[in-house]
Formats: sequence, structure tokens, C-alpha cells
Amino acid sequence: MAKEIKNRDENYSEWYNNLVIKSELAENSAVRGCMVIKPYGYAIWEKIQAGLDRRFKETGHVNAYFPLFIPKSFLSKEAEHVEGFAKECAVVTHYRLMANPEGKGLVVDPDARLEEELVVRPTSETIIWNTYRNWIKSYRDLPVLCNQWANVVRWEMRTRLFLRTTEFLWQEGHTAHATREEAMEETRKIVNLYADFAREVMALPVWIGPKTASERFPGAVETLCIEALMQDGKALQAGTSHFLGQNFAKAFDVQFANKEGRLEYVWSTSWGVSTRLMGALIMAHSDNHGLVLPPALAPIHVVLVPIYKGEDERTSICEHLKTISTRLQALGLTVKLDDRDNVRSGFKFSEWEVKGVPVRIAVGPRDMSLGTVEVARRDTLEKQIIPLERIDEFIPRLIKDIQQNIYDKALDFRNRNTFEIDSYDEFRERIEEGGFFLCHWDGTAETEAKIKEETKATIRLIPECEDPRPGKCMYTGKPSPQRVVFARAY
RNA sequence: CGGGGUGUAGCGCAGUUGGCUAGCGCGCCACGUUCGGGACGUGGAGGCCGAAGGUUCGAGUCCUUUCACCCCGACCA
Repeated sequence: MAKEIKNRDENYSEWYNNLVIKSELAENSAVRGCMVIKPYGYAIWEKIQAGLDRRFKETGHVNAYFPLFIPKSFLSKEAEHVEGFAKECAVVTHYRLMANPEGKGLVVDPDARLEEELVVRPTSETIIWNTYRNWIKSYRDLPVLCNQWANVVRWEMRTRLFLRTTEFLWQEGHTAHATREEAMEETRKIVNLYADFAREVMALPVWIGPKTASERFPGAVETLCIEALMQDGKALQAGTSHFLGQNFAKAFDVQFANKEGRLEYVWSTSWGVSTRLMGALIMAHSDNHGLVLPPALAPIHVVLVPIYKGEDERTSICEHLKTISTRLQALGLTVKLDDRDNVRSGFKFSEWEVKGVPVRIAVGPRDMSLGTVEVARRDTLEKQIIPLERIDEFIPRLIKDIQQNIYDKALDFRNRNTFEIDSYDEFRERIEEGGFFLCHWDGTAETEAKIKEETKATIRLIPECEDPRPGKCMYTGKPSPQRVVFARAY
């Protein structure tokens, strides 16, 4: 399957153009590098939001909202943080326009210059920590476990639909803790939460582990991440959870009185996933017929398509399908009856396949007389005729099967494309084909940088394994405590 | 910011060494025939040929300027 996509589409931007725009997930907007998320695509995002939000709440987090604009000076308070984001910030310098005194249109009113420029948040650590200073005085105020659903802007040089848009939607959690251990535990808890969500809901197998120092979030002491493998063999960072140490607390002077009455800086974390997850969904599961949605994220679980000749037949079959729809809805499924009369059934079949709807039920005159329905599953494209009375147990089971099957397929793909390699020459050759490469590395940033320069492969993460086997760095031959995951990444 | 490319109907494109009324496919509208895997016929609507200037009897086509977008790099979730 992967091969077909690789051969058919040189890269995924073509894949997006062919698939996503046609399937009304998104289109390029006139605004540089931004995206319009159309209703069907947004419905998927809402499912992602709902699933994550429930998990956040279950682990004691609450939602809050902080301003879009950040005073420029805030951003400069944490040294590494500025360094990391300064080059990609949109900056507000004025607050008013005026009629062009020299002709048509509007110009920026030069008198309306802001005393201090505002940055459109590329991430909210700074403004949040500036706020937390006032919230946190005592150990009794801790922990603070806030999440924010928001949009952020990063003025990247090159954008790519879903994976790197100028503006994107995400969730960012920002927590404050009394101890290092507690903050570290929170960091781990969240990355595990992300991994569970990816696996269970998105049917996306992921690796978990810390980033190397050079791949860390600016300002973080440790960055844990989840990495998934796309069907073209490239890795995609799907979520990150950062242990920030006391860096932001010190930068924004957030101290609390501990039980002994002494002042201490708080320990903090931040974590997030974005609309990039939708890119992951598309690139991990799509086939040559279009999107394949895991049922847990599908805005529509079952589409009902009538097959008929003439108005009378149409009316009676649609009535019949309405009763089927009611039965399935009673089981908690989202059902769509496609009773459009201006397109034919074959057209509808293809269209819902492009949109990735997990299950299709078609009913024609033959089924009406036999008391059957035709059930087609999107993941395998298999069709079968089943008696009408069985649907109540058959469809929910099929939905579960599909969810599992999509995950199994993705896992199998990843396993088949994960390699242990010891020779650098072999690595250079095989990296061209894509996949995850488990290799030994001497732990230095220099070696990491050289390998990146020579092969475009980066260390995606250092896997957490129970039984690390030492070896020799494939590049320098120096000792290595364990294998790390190399890949070319988006 | 470097290197390449493209701007012609809603979308995708063709348009010859400058030539007459600017074309094709898809989509859209109307009518009819169809309808178990992206139907077909007939008719119809839809264009300052990205913008400005120039050359010419005549410019979608040639020249100059400019704008926009796309792809490949540097930057990145």
C-alpha cells in the first residue's frame, strides 16, 4: 500500500491536493500559509478535541484562556525561548488604519504606533507564566494544571498543509508544581496520555521517548515526544511534553512559600498537540481511494445509500433506510442517509470512500425483497450481504473491527519499516527508503549534526527500553549505551 | 533570501512564426433517457487572457516594469 502511494504521488503535498481539497477537508486560503478547515475536516478536529479534553479532565486538568497578544518584552525573558521563537513571530506594531491621504484604500496610521510591540503568540509560556506569578504564592496553590485550546502563529519560511501552517489550532497545557519529581511525573503522564490517545483513538502506533538536547523545545530541560511513521517512510512528531525545570519560574519570578515557609521557585511543564494530528491521520491511514478514518474519529460512522429506479422506489427505500438509521443511532452510531437524487449511487460510493466513512450500507430493490443489506467496510473495501435483522449486532462489531484493523495495519507497517542498522554505509543507503532506524550513537551533538547534514536524518527520540543494549556508535565507533531512533522527518 | 516554474471561465488546461468572433475537459443550469461502482444526449449560462506601460494596422501571443501563487533549499510542531 505504501509503495503505491509513493509511486503514485511524489510527495504528500500532491496527496493533499488530490485528496484533501477534493474531500473538502481543507483548502489553501488567500492568507499566507494558513488553512481553511472545512466543516467535514473540522468535525474530525472536534472529535480529537473531545477525546483529548476528556482525558485531560480525567487527570485533573482544567481549561483556561490567555490572550493572543504577548508584549514583546515577555518573550525575551527566557533566553533560550527567545532564541527559538524570535525568528518566526508575527508582530503587531500599530492599532489603527486610516484613509490613504494620497489616494485610494487604507494605510497604517503612523500616529497609532504601539509603544511596545505585541507578538502574536507562537506559544503561550511567557504570558501564562507572567499570569501564574500572581496565582501562586503558597504550596497550597499548587499544583496548577491548566490547559488552553487556542490558535498560535509561527511565521515559518515554508508551510505545508496541516503539518506546518502559519496559523494552527492546538491545545497547550501549562502546569506548575512544588517539586521537580512531581513536574517530571506530569511530563510523563501527559506523553503517555498522548500515546494512548494516538493508539486507541487515532489508531496510530507511536514511539515514546525523550528528544536529544538539540531537538528539545526552546527553554525545556527535557522534551518527551511521540513519533509516528507515515506511509511514505517519514517520521512525524505527533505530540510533545516538556519538563521546563525552573526556567520559566525564574524568568518570570514565580516563587511559592513551602511548608517550612521558605521561598522556592516552582517547577513546570508544558505540552501540546495540534492540527498536525490531522495530517498524521491522513498520511498514516489513507489509501489510493482516499481517506481512511478510524471509527473513533469519524464524523459519520455509517452512510446509507439507496439504490433505486424511479420515484416510488426511491421513496420506499428511503423510508426503509430511515428505520435502519434510527436503529443504528439507537446504538450510539452517527448515521448519514444520502438520499440525494442528483447523483447516482456509484458516485456516492466513491465520494464517501474519499471521505473515509468507515461503513457503508447500500439497499436496493433486491435487498428489499430478500430482507438484506449490503455492508461495505472502508478499511478493506470488502462487501458482504447480511440479513437485515443482524445489523444491530453486526455493525457495532464491525466498527470495532475496523478500528482495530486500522491500528494493526499501521503497526504492521511500522514494524516492517523499523530496522536495526550498525553500518553507517548501510544506513546512508537505506535511509533513502524511509523508515525508523535503530542505531547506536555516541551521544554527542556533533555526531548528531554530522549525520543530519550527510543524510537529512535526525534522532527522533531515545526509546525507553527496559533492557538497553550497549554498542558502538555507527558513525564514530565510540561507545553507546543504547540504540536511538533515526529517521527523516516532516 | 537563493534556484526553478506558473498566471487564460468555479476547477484543470490548450492556444502555432502576432491575424479576424478566445477554445477544450470537468463542474453549473434546463429538458429527456438512465440508475446494484464515479451515466448519456441535446441545448444553455459563464472571460478586462494577473496588473501597468510600450511596439504594431492588429497583442492571450513580442518588449519593459510590477504583482501574486506554486515547487526545491535555509527555518520548524
